[in-house]
Amino acid sequence: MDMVSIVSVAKAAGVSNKTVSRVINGEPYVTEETRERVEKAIRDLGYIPNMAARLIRSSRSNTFGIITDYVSTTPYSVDIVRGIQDWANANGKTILIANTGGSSEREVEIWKMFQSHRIDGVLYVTMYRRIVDPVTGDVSIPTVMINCRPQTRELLPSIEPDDYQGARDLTRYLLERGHRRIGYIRLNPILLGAELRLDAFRRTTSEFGLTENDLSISLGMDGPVGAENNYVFAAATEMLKQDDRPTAIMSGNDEMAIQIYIAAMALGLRIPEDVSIVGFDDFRTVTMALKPELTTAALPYYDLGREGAKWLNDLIAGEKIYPVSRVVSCKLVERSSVAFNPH
Amino acid sequence: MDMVSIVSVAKAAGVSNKTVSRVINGEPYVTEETRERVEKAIRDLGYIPNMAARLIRSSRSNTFGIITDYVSTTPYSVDIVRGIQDWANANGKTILIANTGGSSEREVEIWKMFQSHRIDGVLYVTMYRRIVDPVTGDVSIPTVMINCRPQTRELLPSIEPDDYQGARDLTRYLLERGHRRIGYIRLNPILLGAELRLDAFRRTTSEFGLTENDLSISLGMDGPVGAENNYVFAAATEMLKQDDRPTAIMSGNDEMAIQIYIAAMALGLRIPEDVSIVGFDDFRTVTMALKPELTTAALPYYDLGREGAKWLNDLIAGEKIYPVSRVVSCKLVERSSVAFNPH
DNA sequence: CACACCCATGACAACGTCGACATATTTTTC
DNA sequence: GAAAAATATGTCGACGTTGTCATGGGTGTG
Repeated sequence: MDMVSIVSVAKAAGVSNKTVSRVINGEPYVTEETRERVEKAIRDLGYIPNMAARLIRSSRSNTFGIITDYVSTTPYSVDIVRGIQDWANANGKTILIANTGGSSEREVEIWKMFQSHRIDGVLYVTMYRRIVDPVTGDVSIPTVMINCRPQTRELLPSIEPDDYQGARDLTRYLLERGHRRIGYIRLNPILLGAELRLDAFRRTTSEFGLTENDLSISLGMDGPVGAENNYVFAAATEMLKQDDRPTAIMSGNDEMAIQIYIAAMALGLRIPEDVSIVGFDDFRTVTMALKPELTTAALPYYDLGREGAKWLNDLIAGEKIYPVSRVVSCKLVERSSVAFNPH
Repeated sequence: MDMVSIVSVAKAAGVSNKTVSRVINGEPYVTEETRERVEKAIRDLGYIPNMAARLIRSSRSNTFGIITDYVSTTPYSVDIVRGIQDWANANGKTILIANTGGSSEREVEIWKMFQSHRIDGVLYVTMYRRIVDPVTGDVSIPTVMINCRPQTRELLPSIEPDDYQGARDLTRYLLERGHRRIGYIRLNPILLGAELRLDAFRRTTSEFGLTENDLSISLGMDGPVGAENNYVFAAATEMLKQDDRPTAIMSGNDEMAIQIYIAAMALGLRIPEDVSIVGFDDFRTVTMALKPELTTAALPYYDLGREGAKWLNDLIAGEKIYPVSRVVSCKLVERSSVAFNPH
């Protein structure tokens, strides 16, 4: 049951344990011949290095901690974690994940737990884009914030999706296809992305010469996240019942687009011939399940994760991080829910 | 930068390091007075025990490893992870997660990594219910399989959802509400759940005296998971265009139900007045977004995770595990997508 | 051939913690 | 009031690894 250690390998290979250590870590000054003998012994005995012992000696755990509110227990931004893990795999880092579930006592505990494992750095990740101040329990460990940003600016490096650019591209996409009456069903205003997306929508339509009269904007949801009030179906229905109904509707996100589809169809409207619809997020369970498939702007979750991890690594290596807040662009994913509007 | 150790605490409190160790671990034989003095020193210095050192000494890592194909990087069965984490939190265990992404070389690496961290046990979790043989790289660590089962039966304890019972309950639910012509859109036959659900549907309808003529069964998807061919919309459309169309449709899962909704509405049918629809899984992003909200059978992911963790713990503690394969039932979640059928 | 130098290896201590054992102090028992 | 038992604290070494320094042999230099 007990594990073979470096000592047993050394004995088996007839060398000192330090030499075994050298082989394991690929250090120079080992003859090819001894190296082979040691490697054989390692294979024969099935030796696996003990990370704990290594850490205790060298005080470098090669471990990153991910602390999130709900990410890894919720279907939404999981791709952030995938991005981090892929980077970590490729670079020999171990990942420790913990979820606060929104509790700040829990958050303090987690920082303690992370410290007790002597992690090298923390990736602070939120489920949806927002402003938070990590409850570090007053520790200073290199930290990168992903999908969120600290209240007190300039404090911690952060990396976020570019909601504004995504919504702008989407709006342009509709405008370029001739739509001049456009509806917008707003995300829960609690969400940081909500304002940015709406803002981009307003400005871009106005740049194209549309006025408030050409726009039809309603609130889709509000209330606390996870227990929100849902007005989407009603809002979409009302919007589409107007005589001068919009020829295209932009949805705050993909999920809400489901209800817009249903509302449209219940009124006998065809998508995209009678109404074009675009979403936001590229939540694929939805975008691919809807028929016609939904054109949307993809939140760059995977990249956020990968870049965040890379960035954290630089930070740990002691590199100065200048641009304290970075933004990653959203890519427009063209599918088939938008038609040209012949006027 | 360097961490305070038990020695500095001992010095500060004017006791031996062993006494500090006793206080930390809540061992008896420490005066209330010394305990307080030590605790104060711990607080003042911000001392946090070093897990690595503890592990190296006591060779009990108190860590469970989760090895999954895609779970933590995919929106589907994340609740399994949540269940595990909640149990782990409550019981002072640390969790290490790694995803194979389907690669078996990677799987071998992960087992090695787990061993190098001297984890106490492994939870082997799959995204959808299936039969797999873990590629352990021929190690024997206590393992519990969640949402899957080994090919070579009786080898490892496993815990799975009861797809059969879930589908049976759902079918009964429809029958009890007077539906006598029922459609079924089949899951990808690759999935283990597909056969069980269909089987339950067939047997239960037959127990109620329906014949194959009353049933209308089509394939919704096939092909490799993640890149499947999708026939759902077409199948549903065709099914609902028949003169003696079914009054209720059972969907292989919730996601597919989106397309059934859209197909029904495109034909001008109202849900649930003209067609009732039920799903499977309770994938809430879908079930709650559809209007009317979808009645479905909830896959007990959270419980699977929690029970699996608890079970693994017993296993590690040396308890004999008798029932090698366990099953957890699916709960019917009644919402509003089913109406009574007046005949 | 004496010197410096590079290469290959080993001896040993140290990392932070806890278990085994030893010692000192107090309380109980008869 | 002495022996026995229970409580309180300390000393020391070990866990598995790697960093530091030492050693020994080989090679080249003048």
